[in-house]
Amino acid sequence: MSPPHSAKLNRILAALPLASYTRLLPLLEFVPMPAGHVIYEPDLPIRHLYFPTTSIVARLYETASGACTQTGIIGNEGIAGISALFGAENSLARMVVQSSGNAFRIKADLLKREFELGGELQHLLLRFAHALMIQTEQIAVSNRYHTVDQQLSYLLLMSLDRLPGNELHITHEQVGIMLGVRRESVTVAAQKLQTTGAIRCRRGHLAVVDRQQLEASAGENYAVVKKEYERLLDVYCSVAAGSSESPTKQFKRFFQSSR
Amino acid sequence: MSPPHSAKLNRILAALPLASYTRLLPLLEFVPMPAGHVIYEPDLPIRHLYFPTTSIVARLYETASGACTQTGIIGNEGIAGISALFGAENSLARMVVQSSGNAFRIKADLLKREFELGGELQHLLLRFAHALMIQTEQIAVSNRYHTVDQQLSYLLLMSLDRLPGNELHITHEQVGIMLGVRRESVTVAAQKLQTTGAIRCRRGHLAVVDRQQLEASAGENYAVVKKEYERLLDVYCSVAAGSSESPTKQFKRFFQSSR
DNA sequence: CATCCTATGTGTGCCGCCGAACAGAACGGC
DNA sequence: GCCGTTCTGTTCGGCGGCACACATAGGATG
Repeated sequence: MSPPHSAKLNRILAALPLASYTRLLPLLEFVPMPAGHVIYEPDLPIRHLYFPTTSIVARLYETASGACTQTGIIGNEGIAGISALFGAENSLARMVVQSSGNAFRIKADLLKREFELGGELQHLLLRFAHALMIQTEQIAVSNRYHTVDQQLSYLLLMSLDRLPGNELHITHEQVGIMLGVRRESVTVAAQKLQTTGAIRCRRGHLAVVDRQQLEASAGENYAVVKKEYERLLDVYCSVAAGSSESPTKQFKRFFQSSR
Repeated sequence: MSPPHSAKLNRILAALPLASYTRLLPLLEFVPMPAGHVIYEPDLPIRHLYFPTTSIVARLYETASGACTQTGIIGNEGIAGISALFGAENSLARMVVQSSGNAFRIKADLLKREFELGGELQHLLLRFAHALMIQTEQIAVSNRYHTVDQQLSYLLLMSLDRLPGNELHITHEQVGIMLGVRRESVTVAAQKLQTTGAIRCRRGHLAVVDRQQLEASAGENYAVVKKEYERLLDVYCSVAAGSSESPTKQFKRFFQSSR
């Protein structure tokens, strides 16, 4: 396995061909990501892009009246701030560290230059952008049709796929902000999931007990996105396999075993 | 002005430098787009990409239970099927012609080859992808927080920005499908907008009378997306200006005068 | 150990949308 | 001009989530 501070803990970086990886490595800066830290603010320029390794970042879209919804969640399978590569001047969303950990960041213009060379890096990033788009669409559907229970299940599953262990360090209030519902609604939903035995909560903690039940309760909601992300990891693996030895395969097993 | 069958009616094509435009032109196929025609079906491969000229295409995301929401709307400012360029195997959404007209289509692999050359075409397409992403996020927020009135206003405005005239040829039922609400809810919302004098409806037609009122009723919902699309058009113009003579400026004026 | 603060559990009334059922109204073909 | 089809307007009960109010319970801190 890679050492805990290795850039290869991020799957995109791990999947890069040796040439671009070595070109990128000196440009990467290791940064701790404390929970709650805001990495992008609406209407401010994107200076760095972040490759999370052990942290999770949530993309929140906020209205003028302060109402808020999560539109995506990014862990070590992706990159935060990709819109900078697409020619966006400023961030339109707020991005917050949802679960503390580490990341590698890189100056936006440097990565953009590398991105415009084309090649595998571009491939990987575009493929990831597509998965992110699917995630957002799924959330749009979810916001219309699904109950709070279902959305809570989805959030837990997506988060725990990107973390070791089966416990999430988060309060009902914070979950409410992400889902765009009241704290009380989260409490009620959590209760329901608890009585069926899917999860267990303590003050500030949510632990998954029965993952199968949780997946059932999330419904196709989660299944669609999961499938898309598995395809994404397959792409990462095949790219890596075509270049150098592939440490990515191990990651993939890790990711899948954490189901 | 361009002749009615010119590929330059699509703003992306119009913004291309002469070199790539002439390279692309022989690959383009002029196709009529009758309302209701389905251009992509979930889980089927994307064979062609479509540059709408006078038509409008809606991106619909459908759940297993048949529930459905629009996640984006594409007119002559964009392209349909862009996920094929991002490495997606199949379409995940259904895309339907919302308003009849014409388009130019191109085989997916051909455009992909051109896309991977980098250059202005890539720039333009990525910039558009970003705008589309914003649109989807906005809809996600809308689906959580906004009333049917607001969403109807938004839909009308977005559609009419992409059409000449001030009238939309669509039934309440169809609007309901796009918004993911019942037909009756659309009727009620339309009534409200009608009593304030913002719109007027006839059987199968919705006409905007007072655009200002409609924008007020749509709220920031529309304003955010509109702003992003105006930025997008600015990019198109500046690209075109840097290459050859720019007929795009005229389009932009047309787009803005139709507000 | 007492205290405070934050997080969680519960109840009530309200509002918007849904589901279903039905009445009228406009168009389009014959 | 007639008739059937399609589109639109209206009703009523029900439910999920909201706003607000309050009660309790962990867990830190002194």
